[in-house]
Amino acid sequence: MTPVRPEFAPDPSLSRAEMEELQRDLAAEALFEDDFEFDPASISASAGDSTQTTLGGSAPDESSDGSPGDSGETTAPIVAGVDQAFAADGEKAVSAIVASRGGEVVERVHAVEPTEIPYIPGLLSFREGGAILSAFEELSVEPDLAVVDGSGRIHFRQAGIATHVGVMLDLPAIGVAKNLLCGRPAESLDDYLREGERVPIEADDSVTAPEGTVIGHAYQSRQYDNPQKRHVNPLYVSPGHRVSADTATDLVGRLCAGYKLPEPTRLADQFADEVKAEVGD
DNA sequence: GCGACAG
DNA sequence: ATCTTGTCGC
Repeated sequence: MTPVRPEFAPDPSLSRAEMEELQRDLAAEALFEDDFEFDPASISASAGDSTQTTLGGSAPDESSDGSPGDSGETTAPIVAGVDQAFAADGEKAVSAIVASRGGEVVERVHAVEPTEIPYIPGLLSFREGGAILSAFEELSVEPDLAVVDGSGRIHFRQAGIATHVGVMLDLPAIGVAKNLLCGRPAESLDDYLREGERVPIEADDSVTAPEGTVIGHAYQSRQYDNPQKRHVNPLYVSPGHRVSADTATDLVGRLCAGYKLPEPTRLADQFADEVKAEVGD
């Protein structure tokens, strides 16, 4: 697919001030509310899975006629997992996208581009965004949702890489990061979170959003039985575009299948490594 | 100057 | 992100 908002292209030759201005303008176009057609309940990590982690011990609700697999499997949404990798001492940026529907891979595409600028916290889009957009150009199917590695709204100017990609393509997007860029957890994350738990990440004075605005969540996608001895760090999920913070985390929860990272991300991770190996590690 | 920082 | 063997635990 091609960007519908090319004016926001992450040009790495811009000055730092221009990059930040572009991010503020782009964030103004981002929608941090649900605005998509598919039913969130039709999102699953694998075919025929009802393997949802504890969300509060809700009662089983089968609002269907009982016919096998009627939870919208005929038109299950296509989710695009996006991940980056670098090769040749960081000289080349590899972007890999794996599109899947109900856990079934339907297409894999990639792009390799020379690295223009170094990694700068807050300006990741200008280092990896170009390669991601190039990879999306190669994608023939129309994804319903993109799961991008990195932050979305959890960003100084609410314009993380997931937001950048989502707005440019006008595609619902979610950012999934392994580390927190900014913002303040509503409660200490030092206390072990149990699988399925989420803690709001609020805007502090480093974020261009009203103080206290929930810009994402720390989400415990996986946890060991005895956290006292061994524990897993949570994921940091945030809206990229056309998704609310709550729904973004709900969707990521539905896309996880026993591992810390959601399946779309794992698939893209794996593919990125394959491409990197072929290109020249 | 101090602190803090996705991939 | 990347460099890397063994190793602890379920």
